[in-house]
Amino acid sequence: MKLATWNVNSLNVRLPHVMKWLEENPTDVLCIQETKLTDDKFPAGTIEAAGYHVVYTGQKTYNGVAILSKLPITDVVKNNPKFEDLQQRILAATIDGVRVVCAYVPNGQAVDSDKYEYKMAWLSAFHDWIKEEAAQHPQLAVVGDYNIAPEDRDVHDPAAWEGMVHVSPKERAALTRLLDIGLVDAFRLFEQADKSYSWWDYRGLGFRLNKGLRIDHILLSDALKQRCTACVIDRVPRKWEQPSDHTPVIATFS
DNA sequence: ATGGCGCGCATCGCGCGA
Repeated sequence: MKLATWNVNSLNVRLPHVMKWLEENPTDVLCIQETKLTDDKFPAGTIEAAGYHVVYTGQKTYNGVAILSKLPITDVVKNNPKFEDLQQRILAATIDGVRVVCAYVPNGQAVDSDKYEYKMAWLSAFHDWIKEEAAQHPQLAVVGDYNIAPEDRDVHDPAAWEGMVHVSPKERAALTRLLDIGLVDAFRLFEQADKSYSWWDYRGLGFRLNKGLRIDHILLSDALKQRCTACVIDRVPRKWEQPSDHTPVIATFS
């Protein structure tokens, strides 16, 4: 079983990229963030025609998440029951006995902004809810765009980023607290190349100069960790024409 | 200190992302 997460930065623009990537990379479950589509405009037909079940929740212009799956999707939950939020950032579903949470964590904009306060409150409520999900579902994968680089080695220029949003101590502490529930960062279960990132700025030749951040993560419960045989970042779609600024992260399970 | 790039929405600049 292969499980992937990808922030597509508008599914309207990136649907061809997603379909091409799925053709070239057989994937059982794909979690998508930043669809930027209301549900009436979601391209469910195209996705279903490719052999996927799909669930989604979106809004105009911002946010929006979806889960694509070759196997049936059950017990779907939209948003965090513990956090009233008009922003569509969370989908949870059960697929083949695995509880999958697809999350688009708020960006936070700047540490002194209201959006950062919202990010921290969102993460606190997310922790409380995931703690319950973990208790109910031993096989749990919490994946998505976390907008947090866990460590300095996940940042192309830690000195320049010090204290900034995505790396601030409070954000990293919130991620650690989530891991303390009993989750692990699948990417770090395996040997990885230095300077591995999942996002690169569109500006200033960010990708070509590998000026990136690793902010998209696959977090696994212990039971799923035992089944995880690989976790990689696929940089290829970031090289395509008109790419998303994020690229997929993929975990393989026995 | 500012803007770089891309997207959506709305027009011919702006908010937002990271």
